[in-house]
Amino acid sequence: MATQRGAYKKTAKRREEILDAAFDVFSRQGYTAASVNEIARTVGMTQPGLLHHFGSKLALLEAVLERRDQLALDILSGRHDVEFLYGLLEIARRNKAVPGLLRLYSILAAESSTPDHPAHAFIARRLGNVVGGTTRAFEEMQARGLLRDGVDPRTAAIEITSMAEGLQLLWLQGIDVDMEQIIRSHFDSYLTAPLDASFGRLGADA
Amino acid sequence: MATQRGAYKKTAKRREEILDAAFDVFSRQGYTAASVNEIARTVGMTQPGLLHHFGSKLALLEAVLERRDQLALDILSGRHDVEFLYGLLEIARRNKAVPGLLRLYSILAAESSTPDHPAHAFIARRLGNVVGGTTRAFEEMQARGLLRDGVDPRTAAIEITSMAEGLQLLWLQGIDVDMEQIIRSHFDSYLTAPLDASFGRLGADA
DNA sequence: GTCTATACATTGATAGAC
DNA sequence: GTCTATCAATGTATAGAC
Repeated sequence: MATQRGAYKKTAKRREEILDAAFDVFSRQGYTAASVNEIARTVGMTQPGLLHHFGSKLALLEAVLERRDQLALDILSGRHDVEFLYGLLEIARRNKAVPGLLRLYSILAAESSTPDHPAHAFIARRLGNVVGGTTRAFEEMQARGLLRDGVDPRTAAIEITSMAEGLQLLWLQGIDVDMEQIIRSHFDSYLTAPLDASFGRLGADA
Repeated sequence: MATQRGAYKKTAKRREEILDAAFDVFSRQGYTAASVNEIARTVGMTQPGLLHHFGSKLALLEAVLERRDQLALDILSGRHDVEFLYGLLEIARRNKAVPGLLRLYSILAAESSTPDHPAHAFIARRLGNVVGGTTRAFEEMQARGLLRDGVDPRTAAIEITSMAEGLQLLWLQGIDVDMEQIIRSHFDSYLTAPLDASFGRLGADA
């Protein structure tokens, strides 16, 4: 039993190393162009040795995405209303420090837009969740009278989401943009009172 | 001479056929994942037969992009000020009828974000041109007092460009968005008078 | 101008030894 | 758990016949 736990520990650690390397390669090349072999070499393994842990290239990608999504899910889970928007801003702020993650999602989002791409379902669901969650947050705010007249929650959610996606793209292409600031100011354009005010208050609480 | 012209004509036609097929395949798979062989089969040729016309896969892509960009360039060339914005809207409207073109640029924009990608320079330049052109248009409008207070031309240009790119992405993922309408309403949020008014006037002139 | 043939690399995945 | 060996595909590009 002690031996088994030891083996488990080692395997788990190996998996983490592989996931790190896979993230690195996928984030630079996307899914299609990335090769399992290159990932394997990065961790000092052979390609069959690596696939032993994950079975297939697609399973490997899914494991990578799942682990990386966990942080964002943690930030957003249980949040509603204005706090959900804060969560989005926080994610945008953190993402700036992880360009690879942005690149991975951007490439995946584009290359998986044809329905036969292996990651299509995953990405479509994820994008739907973002738009859906943001829509719900805006609806909650509308119910509390925080939205300006004529602002449609779903339209606002789509606008914010696309702007965020597009800003990532521009930023990855080397264009200098302040993602968080732009999104924040756009939030304000939907609201009766600017986000900054309440944010400062909340920040003081924390 | 007559024979030469005939041969020329035939070759030119062949090139057009190839470009059509190449556009079709690239637009569904991006650059990396697309194969010259599949393009060749589409036009009923062999792969070496096709490469005879273009030399390399990259040259083929560049020829495709060049031809497809021509329409957009024609629409925008010589336009300034408000008319440049009309041009952008017109392009957005037309693009809706050519989903493949959107997909091609979206995939390319993402997969070419690493500097070593073959199409990186092309896409970066193109994106820079769009942002630059839009910035200039906003500056001209600002000089004529058409922009609301506090609207920065370059920021506005970046916002519009990213939203357009992001909307394309959402739309390709199957989310229902009215690209032209959303962009139009965002134009208005920068202006002292809504775009529709002048557009109706210009439309009546034409 | 298009073909066949081919060179040469690289891919994901599997079989089986250790 | 990791390796070597190998598979069958597929990739771009080139050489040379016709």
